[in-house]
Amino acid sequence: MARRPRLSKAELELMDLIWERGESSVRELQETIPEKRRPAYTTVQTLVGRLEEKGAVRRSRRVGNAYLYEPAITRRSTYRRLIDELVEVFGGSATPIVSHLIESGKLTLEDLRVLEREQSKRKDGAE
Amino acid sequence: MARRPRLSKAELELMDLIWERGESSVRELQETIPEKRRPAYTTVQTLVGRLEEKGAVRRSRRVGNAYLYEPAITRRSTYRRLIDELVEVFGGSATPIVSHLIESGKLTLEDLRVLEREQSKRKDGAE
DNA sequence: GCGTTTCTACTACACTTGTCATAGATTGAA
DNA sequence: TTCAATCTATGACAAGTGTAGTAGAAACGC
Repeated sequence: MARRPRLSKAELELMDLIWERGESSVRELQETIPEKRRPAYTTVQTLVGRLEEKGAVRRSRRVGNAYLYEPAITRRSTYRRLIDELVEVFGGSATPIVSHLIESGKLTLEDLRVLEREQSKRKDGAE
Repeated sequence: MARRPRLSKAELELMDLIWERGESSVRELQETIPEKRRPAYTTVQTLVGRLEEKGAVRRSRRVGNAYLYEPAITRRSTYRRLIDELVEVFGGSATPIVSHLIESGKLTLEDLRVLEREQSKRKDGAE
C-alpha cells in the first residue's frame, strides 16, 4: 500500500524484470531469470506475493489459471528512494558519493562532463 | 573476519561513532547517541558484539572492568562497498545514480563543476 | 469426462536485524 | 571485606528475507 515501499534485494531484482517486461505471470518471470541463478518457481511466487502485499505490483488479469502482474510503482520513484537512503547514510551529503564513484573508476571525468552539460542545458530550458 | 563485511543500518551508525571517537567503551558509545533515539545499553552491547564477530571492530584494551573497542576496518572501504552495491543494483552503471542525485536536488550543478575540476586536477597531477 | 499439467494458497524454516532482559563476574569505595 | 555499581555473557523474540515444499483448485487435451 505504501507509495514507496522498502524492497529487499531479491524483490528489487524481480521488479526490474516486471518493469522490463510489463504484465507478466510468475512462470514468465521465473523463466526470464538466467538459469544459473534461477530460483524455484514457488520462490518467485512468494516474492511476487510479497511485492503485491507491499503494493509494488498488482494483478492485472487472468490468463488460463494464472494471474498476470503489473507494476504498481515506478522504477523512478523506487530508485529515487534507494538513493535517498544512501545519501542519508552519508549524512545527507551527496558529493562524497560521487567522489567514491570517481575513485572506484565507476564514473569517469568524461561522464561528469556529459552530466554537467546535460544539466546546464536542462537548466537553460527551464529558465 | 571478512575484509569488507556487510553491515546493517544500525551497525553502520555505530561504526560512524567509533570512527569518529576512536577507541571507545560500550557505555561511551551509548551515551554519545542523542537521547531522543538512544537505545538501551545492552542493545549497543549486542551491536558492538556483532561488529566484533564481523571483524569490523576489535577489543583494544581493558579499562576498569570494561573493554575498549577500536575500528578494524576503514570508513573508506566500508563506504566504498556500500556504493559498489548500489551501483550493482543499477546494472553496474554509475551515471543513473548521479542523474537521480541531480534530479532530487541533492547534487547541484555547482557541485558537479567542483567535482569535475578536482578530478581534472588530480588527473593532471597523476600524469 | 477424466487424467495430467499447471497454478495458487499456505506452510515452513533458517538467518539476519533491532531490541532488550537476566545472571553472574569484576571493580571500586566505605 | 563486603556491598553497590557496572560490565560482560548469554538468551530471547518479533519482523523481515531468501528459499522451497505440499495440497488442492483450475484448465487443457483427448
